[in-house]
Amino acid sequence: MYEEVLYSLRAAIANFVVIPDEEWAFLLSKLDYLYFPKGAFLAKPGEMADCTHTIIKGLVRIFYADSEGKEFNKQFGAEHSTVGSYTSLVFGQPCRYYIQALEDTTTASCSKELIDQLYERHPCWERMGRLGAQHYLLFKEKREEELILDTLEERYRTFLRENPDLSRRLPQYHIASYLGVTDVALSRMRSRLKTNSY
Amino acid sequence: MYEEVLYSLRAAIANFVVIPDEEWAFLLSKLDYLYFPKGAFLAKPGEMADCTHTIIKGLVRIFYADSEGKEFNKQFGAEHSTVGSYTSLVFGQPCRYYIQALEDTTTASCSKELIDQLYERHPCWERMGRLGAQHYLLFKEKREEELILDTLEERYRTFLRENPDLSRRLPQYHIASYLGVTDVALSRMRSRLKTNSY
DNA sequence: ACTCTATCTTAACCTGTGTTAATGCATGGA
DNA sequence: TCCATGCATTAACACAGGTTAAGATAGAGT
Repeated sequence: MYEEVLYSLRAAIANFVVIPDEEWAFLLSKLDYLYFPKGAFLAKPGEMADCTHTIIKGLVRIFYADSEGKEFNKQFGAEHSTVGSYTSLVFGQPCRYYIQALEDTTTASCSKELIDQLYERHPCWERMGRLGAQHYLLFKEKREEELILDTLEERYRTFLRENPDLSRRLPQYHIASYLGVTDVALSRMRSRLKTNSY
Repeated sequence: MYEEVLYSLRAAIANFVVIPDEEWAFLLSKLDYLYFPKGAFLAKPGEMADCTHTIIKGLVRIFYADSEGKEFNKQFGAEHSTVGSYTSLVFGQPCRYYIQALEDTTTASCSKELIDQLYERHPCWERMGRLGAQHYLLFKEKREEELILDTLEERYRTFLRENPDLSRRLPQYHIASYLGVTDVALSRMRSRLKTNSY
């Protein structure tokens, strides 16, 4: 199963960067395969979270918690996604959010030491790092734009359209939190949708 | 004046990446120096915005506009800042926001062609691109966290503390828009501050 | 079949913000 | 000096969303 997911990842990456076979083999030989049961945390605020987790199987959420313990989902990650803390990875500072498994989750994880080693080994990794960061930036810009410009209804429709799989696997209150509202508000909006469409 | 700002930029960059003298000289020889009078646009939605602008002197804002024309500031850029559209630069897609000069502004601008040329010339540019994108990501994560977790009052205090210079150069309604509220709401909060502190 | 738990819905009330508009107050130009 | 302009403040009203709490529903486990 590991090979399957990692193989298709490499194919996706190949559209942007050429990774020589021996570099890929080196990476594969150094990855750690980790298992997190449902509910377990991959990272918590204050901890050092200096590795990336590429999800082989499972589902995680990344969320902030305010001083009263209220939680705000900022991102989900399912199969083929890579999650981690840039704060820890780039600056060596503690993570600022929680990463939690919502299903039993298996990851291929890559330590900061390994990442730095890759950067020195071959320029293809540097390029992959740049493109990865730039793509993530585009994702963040899109999300920021949606949160600012779109109504709750539009954001909800967009989420359903662009994440049909997540829509099925996530409870509604996690989606609500991701859209920036409470479960109650999302439920209200949904019932408005129904009555208006008749 | 150009040399001054660019020289101190190079010094700042040197903390992260070593740029050989001849590479730096090449870059300098290729930069375009542009002038935008107050109110002019460096980019608009729908246009291709495939160059970065490093601000030598002046002040710009980046903002979204919704379907009714309401505007939402998402970022400011003053001297030493670099602004641009990742959508255009990385994906060759049209820009999704406005970039507007709030003061008469001079920039050192770098075309997408030049950037791609740099990436092929020397690995130091690839690394600079990676670190630039990663640092910008950290900035975005911090802003996202503040918008989600902090009250308007906290966000306002943080902005004043971390941007004393901008606080003086910007009218209040531009700051309000950056903080995610209208000028009226910011003014209300400020008057609450005064009465509560006595 | 029954209970426990998680999820979703609905209602009532409250609060902060958007909206609109009027006012005050500088500053700069004619 | 006077007027126009830009900016900040304040008030009145409407409304979306937060909060709390009470049901409804469906599954899972016993």
